[in-house]
Amino acid sequence: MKKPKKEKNEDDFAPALIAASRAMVAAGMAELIACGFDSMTPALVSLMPLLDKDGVRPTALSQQARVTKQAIGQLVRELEARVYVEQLPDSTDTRAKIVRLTKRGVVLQAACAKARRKLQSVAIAKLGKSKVLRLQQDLIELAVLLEKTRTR
Amino acid sequence: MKKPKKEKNEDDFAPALIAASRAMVAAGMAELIACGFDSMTPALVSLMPLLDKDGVRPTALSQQARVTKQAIGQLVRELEARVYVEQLPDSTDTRAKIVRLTKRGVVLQAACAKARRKLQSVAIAKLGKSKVLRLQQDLIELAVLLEKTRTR
DNA sequence: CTCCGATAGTAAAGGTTCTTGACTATGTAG
DNA sequence: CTACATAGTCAAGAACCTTTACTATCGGAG
Repeated sequence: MKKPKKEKNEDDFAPALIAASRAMVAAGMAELIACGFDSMTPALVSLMPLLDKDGVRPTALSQQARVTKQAIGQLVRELEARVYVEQLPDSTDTRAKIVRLTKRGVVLQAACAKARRKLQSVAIAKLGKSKVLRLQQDLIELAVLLEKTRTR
Repeated sequence: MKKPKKEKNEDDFAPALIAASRAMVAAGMAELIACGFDSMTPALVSLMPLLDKDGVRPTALSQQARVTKQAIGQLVRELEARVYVEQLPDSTDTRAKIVRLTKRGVVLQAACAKARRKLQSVAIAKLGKSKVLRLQQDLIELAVLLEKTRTR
């Protein structure tokens, strides 16, 4: 008998993290829908903070979002179909494109930022501001660390 | 000009949480593959801590995992195809099934637990034990809170 | 200038995870 | 016995992302 008494927690860190992440995504989407933005998906929303009225390269997006260029290509097409972004040729490089927020897109981006802030304020109300900010910083460090550790 | 200076962070809590969660999943899968368990997927792995040598009801799994019964049904079928679980009729209820770990499944479960513990130890090495445990608790509270808040 | 490797992007196909909607069969309370 | 809830299933499809393979352009070495 390795564990005669059940030791409550033990190694439930990863499950907790994943559950919190999912809950966060669901809450964020609900928030956004409540603001009138239906037809959005989590992946599309996740791109909004990376976009810009001045335009960004798809490749830059793919690096920041840590997904393939193809994945970004698909998401950008979806955003374009919903008229939240437009794609233009990059005048400095014939191969490249520039993805730029439309006016509609700027409005959406603001709504996304507002939703994120609201969720953060919910967390702060529960856990306290300093704790949440520390938590945020710890999560970032943890993500960086885990990517390095990746048992290569 | 609402924000003349860029205030570094602001509302990056949700993105940080999601990124950390993804990194955790990726690291966990890499760990498991390194232990010789290929052919697993994140969703299947996430079910392992909920399973049991004595057997559990699919419905119970679906409640704990917070997904539909159909989703559990699919995942259990996959685990069964890989011979990590077997399904038996529940003698106390003709409608119900019992999902039970096979010997192979018990071994896998142990490997999953080990991988989770390893990742947790990585986090502890970076952030400190008390901090990680507090983080874990905070994440659980946060998830509960967010599910209640869901802007109904 | 030409050639070549690196970079930007695209196309197609498929894997994984999960949901909705519709349905069957059994249990249970009144 | 009827009525409703519960256990589980099937089918279809949405969402997200990857791999493989490809085209076109860029930019430097010679």
